[in-house]
Amino acid sequence: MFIPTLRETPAEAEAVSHILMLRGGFVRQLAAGLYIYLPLGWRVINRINKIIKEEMEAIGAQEISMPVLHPAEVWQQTGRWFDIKEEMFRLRDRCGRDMCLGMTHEEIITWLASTEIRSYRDLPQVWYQLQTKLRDEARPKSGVLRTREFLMKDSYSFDKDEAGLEENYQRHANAYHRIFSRCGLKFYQVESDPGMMGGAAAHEFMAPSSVGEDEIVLCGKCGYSANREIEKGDKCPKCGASLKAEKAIEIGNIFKLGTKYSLPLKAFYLDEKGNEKPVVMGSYGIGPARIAAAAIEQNNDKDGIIWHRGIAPFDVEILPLNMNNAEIMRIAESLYSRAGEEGFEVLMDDRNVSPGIKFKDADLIGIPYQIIIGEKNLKEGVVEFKSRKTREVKRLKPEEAAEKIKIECGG
RNA sequence: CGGGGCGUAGCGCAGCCUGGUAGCGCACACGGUUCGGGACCGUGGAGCCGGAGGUUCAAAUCCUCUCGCCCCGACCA
Repeated sequence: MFIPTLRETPAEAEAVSHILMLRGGFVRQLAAGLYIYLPLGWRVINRINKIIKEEMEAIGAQEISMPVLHPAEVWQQTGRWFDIKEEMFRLRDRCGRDMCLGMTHEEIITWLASTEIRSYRDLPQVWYQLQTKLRDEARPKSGVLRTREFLMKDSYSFDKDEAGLEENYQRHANAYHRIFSRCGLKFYQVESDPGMMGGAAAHEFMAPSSVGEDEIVLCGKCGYSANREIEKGDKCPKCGASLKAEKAIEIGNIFKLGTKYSLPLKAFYLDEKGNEKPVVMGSYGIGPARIAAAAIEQNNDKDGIIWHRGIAPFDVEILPLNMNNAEIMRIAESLYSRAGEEGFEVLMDDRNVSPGIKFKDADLIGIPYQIIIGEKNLKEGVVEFKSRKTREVKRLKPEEAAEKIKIECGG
């Protein structure tokens, strides 16, 4: 597998997650705010996406895919074509028609709803996609944390009334809790300003990290939390205790849009009495790359990344220390194929390099468990099963190590 | 978009102040010895010094412009 690790820190990186993603061979930068995902990095993103999809499907969301290239008319109808300035990439097609690259998809999905939803019987609906967004950021920064092109899971709910929206909003909030927990993140759900998205209410999901661009305030007494932007005081508005501030990365958000988009785009339905009413909408976003970066920010040590097993690029890494020793290779290959047959994703460091390099790289890329096979232990018939996180080492017979993979990585 | 910093071999850097035609470490290729925490010896390849213009007998080095990247701020639907 192509995993180009770097011994030294590239000069352009400052954030820990950025440094470790570059050094570990997860990503490479093409230009400011534009990143190439290498095999290891893409595996992490796909594992995150898989979790997101499972939890979205679990609340009844249906996956679709919308274009990245949009006609201007739809954006003109909601007014955002004019409200949004340089941040929108604009272009013309060969006929001179104004187009833009999608920064988000409210306009497009509402256009779809307007053409397809006729009756209260068609509601509710929840549609989602994992799609590229393009935003001409004034200042891309901190590796994949703030980029000009990025993947987003965006879902949209369509209901006949506020009560329906409230239900879908809460379902999304609950799904988001499960997603971020499964990704091993420490996070808070905070109240936020709906901003240009419009609508009545919004919450953000914030992963505490020193490189975060947002500041959240937390009440240690009653659990109240909010984005610093809207909470100006230093006393909790709910219980009066003092608030503490923390930097955080925004990893997800949920908005109650109401009829902000359905009205201008004429997404109407007929209710039970035959009255025409606007569909009531919500929109909900998650940035998989930000989850990956936040996970690294929250879980690393001096040697590298410590992936949570839910989003690690592999379940276990096998390190045969001497490629020229037939017995070592026989055991390594046997463990590799056995774990693979049992459905685990296994990385084997089959490079003919010194043990020190294998140890260093394994710690750097941070796969949760390492199986180390060396001559020293093999004389006693054992291999090492090592936890990247705790550094605990168990000396086990090869068969026991195979069982141990099932226990630690299974489920 | 304002302020600051940096562009020299794949990566990290020195050389620039005081002009004389480019160097170190790692990486890479080949040969050999190694094999439990980034091994060792030998040999070798690789850079028109981000780009353009100017000054000068001579520019990586001085001057002007320009492009790119990073950091702080503003912005962030």
